Parts: sequence; structure tokens; C-alpha cells
Amino acid sequence: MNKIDLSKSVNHHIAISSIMIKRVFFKILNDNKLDITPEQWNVLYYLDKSNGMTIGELSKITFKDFANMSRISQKLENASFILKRRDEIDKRVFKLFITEKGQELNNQLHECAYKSTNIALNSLDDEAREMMIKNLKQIITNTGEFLNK
Amino acid sequence: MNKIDLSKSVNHHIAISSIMIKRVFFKILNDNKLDITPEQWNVLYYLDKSNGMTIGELSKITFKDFANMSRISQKLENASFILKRRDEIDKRVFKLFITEKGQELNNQLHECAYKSTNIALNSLDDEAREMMIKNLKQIITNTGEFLNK
DNA sequence: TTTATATATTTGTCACGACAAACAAATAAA
DNA sequence: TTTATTTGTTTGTCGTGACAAATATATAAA
Repeated sequence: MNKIDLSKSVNHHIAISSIMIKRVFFKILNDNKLDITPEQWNVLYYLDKSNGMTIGELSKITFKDFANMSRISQKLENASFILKRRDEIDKRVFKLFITEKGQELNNQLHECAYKSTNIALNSLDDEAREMMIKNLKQIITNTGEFLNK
Repeated sequence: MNKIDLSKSVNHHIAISSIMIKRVFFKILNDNKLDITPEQWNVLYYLDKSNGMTIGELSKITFKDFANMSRISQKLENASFILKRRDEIDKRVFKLFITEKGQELNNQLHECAYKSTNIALNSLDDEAREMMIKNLKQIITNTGEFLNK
């Protein structure tokens, strides 16, 4: 019988950190009166880098459920931050495009993300940050392999 | 204008890792036909260590909303994994107690948590794990300070 | 060509996270 | 003691996560 000690669990600390980081980002968004969620921002972020992605592509790159990405894109469309257009060739597919309004918002969101990063990572030096990313990538790979087999 | 690069963001990798770890835990729970969520397990975990905690205490220790902890405890009570009793002295307070049935489940959950930890942290040595916890604790402190000021 | 299967997306359900409002009991202030 | 404030909990709303079922289109197989 292997009893877990959460106070020494990497998994547990990742979960708590994730909650806290999201809360900080949320607060900064609210303080700046930006009516958008971190998840919705993720979509704007990727569309800004590569306009015209499909819902399926976005759900993969953001590690989200197709169903949830479908709903997130609906909300962004209702708020006129993106446009959805049927693909001419493959009529099952929707392509998403960021609007002018979405672009402007996206720029403000980058500032907010930058602020929240600084708050969360305060006092972590570059080496620590790189080490974190390396290990977290390994965790993402490990879990991905388990889930896809 | 500071544009964020998510592929180099510690925050972002923590968020993705957290999602993936939860998904692995969820899958293991399902594979073992255990009808409980990771969040509900957290409550059993702490009650097993310290029976009779209040909803408020549990919400603090698990970093959750009072309201959400209230609902999580309702579900655990409905499933007979815990009991809720009014405090005799302070009649606003509910104290929660893990039941026999809850104890048995908790033991199985520890095994599941152990498995999911091994999957996620595969190939991370002890030094890397300790470093992760140290840095994640720092992040939790940093974000906590920001949110409470 | 017809049938079966795969793919892209949507909708529904339930649990959880954030937040606001409400309520009761306890405590502090007038 | 009466009033105001604080504390512990609950309920409601909305967005999101997991999962199953449904729909439409595309592609492969018979």
C-alpha cells in the first residue's frame, strides 16, 4: 500500500500552481476590464500567429476537447473577435479568422500575459525557468504517450 | 509591446501539464471503475489525515472556492463517503467525517494517484523532482502574495 | 454505385472554477 | 441591549473540462 504525500507530490504542486496562475491572469484581465477568458485568449493567440486555423487544429494545439473548442469559438464569434467561414473545398471544416477588434484585444492580452508571467516567476532565474520547461515538456510527453496508447 | 511566446512560457507549460496530469488520473480512475473525481479525492485525502475538518478549512487547504467545496462535500455526502455534522458550539460550522466506505475508497485512490505519478514523472530523477517542487512552491507563494494584497 | 467507415463539428449532460448574492449564527461596537 | 460587522455556508449563473451521442460531409471498400 503506497500512500501518497501530497506535500511532496510534483503532480499536486503543478495542479495548485496552475490554479493560482490562472487566478492571477484572471484578476489582471478583470482589473483591465477585458471581458475575455484565458482559454479564449489562447485561440486569439494562435489565430494571430496563423490565421485561418480550423476548430480541430486549434483544439489539438491548445490540448482541448473538440466540443469545448467548438463552444469557445462560438463565444469569440458572438463577441466579434473572430469570424468563422466554411472551407470551400471540405465543407465539414470551419476556418477561423481573427478580426480587427480581435487583433486589438490580442495586443492588450499579450501585455496582461506578460504581467502575470512576471508575477508568477518572480525570483526564478533563467536557468530555473529553462529547467522547468524542460521537465514540464517531459511530463507532457509522458502523459501524452500514456493517453494515446 | 511585449509579445509572449507560449512555446517558451513556463506558465503555459504548467497549465498544459496540469491538464494532462488530471486526464491521466481521470483515466486511471475510470479504468478502475472508481466513480469519483480528483477534486473529490482531495477531500477524502485530507479527511483521512485529519478527520472532522470544516468546509472552510478544506477549501483553504485545497485552494478551492468555499462555494465549490460546499458542493463537492454535498456530492461526497450523497455518495456516503463522508458525513456532515453541525458543530455543537459554533452552529454555523459543518464538520466533515470520512466514513468506512470513504476509507476503503481512499485506499484505492492512493494506489491510483501513485500510478499516475509514476506515469507523469517517468524519467525525472529525484533531483529534478525536488527542483520542480521548490520552484513550484515559489510560484504558489508569488501568486498568493499578489492575490492577497 | 452503394455501403461502411472516418473526419469535422455540434449539442447535451454533469462536475468544477470564479464570482456575486443571500442567509444564519457569532462577535464587536454603540 | 440593539445594531453593525464578520464568518461559515449555500445557491445561482456562466464558462470550461470530460464524455457520449448526433449530424453532415468525405473517403474507402465491396
